[in-house]
Amino acid sequence: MTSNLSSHNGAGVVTVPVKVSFKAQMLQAREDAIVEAVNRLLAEKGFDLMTVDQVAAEVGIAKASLYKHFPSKEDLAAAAMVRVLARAKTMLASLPANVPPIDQLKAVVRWMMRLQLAGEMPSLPSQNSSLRATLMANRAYLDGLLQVSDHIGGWIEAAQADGSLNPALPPILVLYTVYSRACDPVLEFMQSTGQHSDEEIVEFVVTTCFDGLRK
Amino acid sequence: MTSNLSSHNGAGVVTVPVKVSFKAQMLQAREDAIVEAVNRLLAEKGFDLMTVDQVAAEVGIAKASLYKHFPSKEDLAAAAMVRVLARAKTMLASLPANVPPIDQLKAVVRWMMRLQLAGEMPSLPSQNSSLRATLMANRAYLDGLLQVSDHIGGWIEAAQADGSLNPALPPILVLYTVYSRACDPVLEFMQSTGQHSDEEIVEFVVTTCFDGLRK
DNA sequence: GTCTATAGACCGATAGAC
DNA sequence: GTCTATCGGTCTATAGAC
Repeated sequence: MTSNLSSHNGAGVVTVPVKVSFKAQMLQAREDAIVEAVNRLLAEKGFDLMTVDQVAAEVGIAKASLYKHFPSKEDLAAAAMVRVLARAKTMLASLPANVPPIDQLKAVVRWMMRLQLAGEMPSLPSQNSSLRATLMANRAYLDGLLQVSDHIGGWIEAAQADGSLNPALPPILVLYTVYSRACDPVLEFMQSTGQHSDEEIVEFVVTTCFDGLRK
Repeated sequence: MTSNLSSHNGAGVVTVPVKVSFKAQMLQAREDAIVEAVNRLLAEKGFDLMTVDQVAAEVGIAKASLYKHFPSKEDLAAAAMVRVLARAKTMLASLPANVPPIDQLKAVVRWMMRLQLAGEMPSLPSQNSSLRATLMANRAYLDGLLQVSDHIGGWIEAAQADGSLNPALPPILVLYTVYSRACDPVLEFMQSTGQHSDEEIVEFVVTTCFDGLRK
């Protein structure tokens, strides 16, 4: 899968740094596999119903090896959240800049909902205190969340300034309303009826979110 | 609280059925206390974090006594859901009939959100399969849910017919969107900022729900 | 031969069930 | 009040790389 820089290398003196790099690559690759598995399981079952044994089984490694990478179940979840925040940042940066802020916001909401419908959006309980403590102590998580929120917050203020978003609503309410589309149970319910495609559901909810239920 | 038919009854022959009735009343009263405690704990911690020991402690009875009333933790949760559905039915019936359907719907949404803000709305995970199985096997729950949904569904169709609700939206989507206000994390987030009163938050979310984020 | 990582048994705590 | 199952977390013996 990855090129082995140390294979067939006759010079002993240079094998030492190369070996370390190869090992580090392996570790990194496995860590990625772990976080991806955690992400998937968190989306499928949620934090409470996900067990670390399942994570180990999904990755195909021993549970003890998991604890070489992450000190606790909470840190596993935090890593998954950091991962989605990183994906969000990439997505935000890739959006074309020359469109109205309201359309940027819609694009963000669509992206979140597609992630949820694809079963790639981790779901964490807002009540678990040990999990909250771990998240709040995680610099990468807080940084990522702040950056994403700032980015979206800028569009919210711009959209309120140009009149395309209701200026009477507190920006923080708009931000939370956007975020909550990532865990909207309506998506799952509509999907379970089997009456509409994922893209239809996304457009329905974008409509209810931005234009409301009213005509 | 309830009239005790057996008190000061000198005739021994008739005390037997009366005594049974008294016992039944006591059982019923305790069952009500249990379900109310479960309701409160479900709202506070959610199903997974609520333990049966906490319920027993809250009611002030032994855990074994709980299992005389309800065969499992899932059935406790089901009883709490039946209770809120009954309260919902009462609320629906008490609404004045001579107002536009759109305002009936708004009243329903306001009632749900006030219940959540008051910490009286049980929160169940949509992933727990054993819980789902118990709910789907519970006739009282299914009946209650169907009746409430029918009642609200009638208003949705009426509101779409009179043009106050977007007729392009599937009624089931509107129903789910209304229901999801009962577990909207935006309420809790806005409450935690401490910037707005509960009633302000309710009106904000009613606005975003029916009129959307747009101006 | 040494060192590391792994697999899988194991432990303590907790919760549901009766 | 006890029994059992499960889960988060740890420990140890071993396999394999160098």
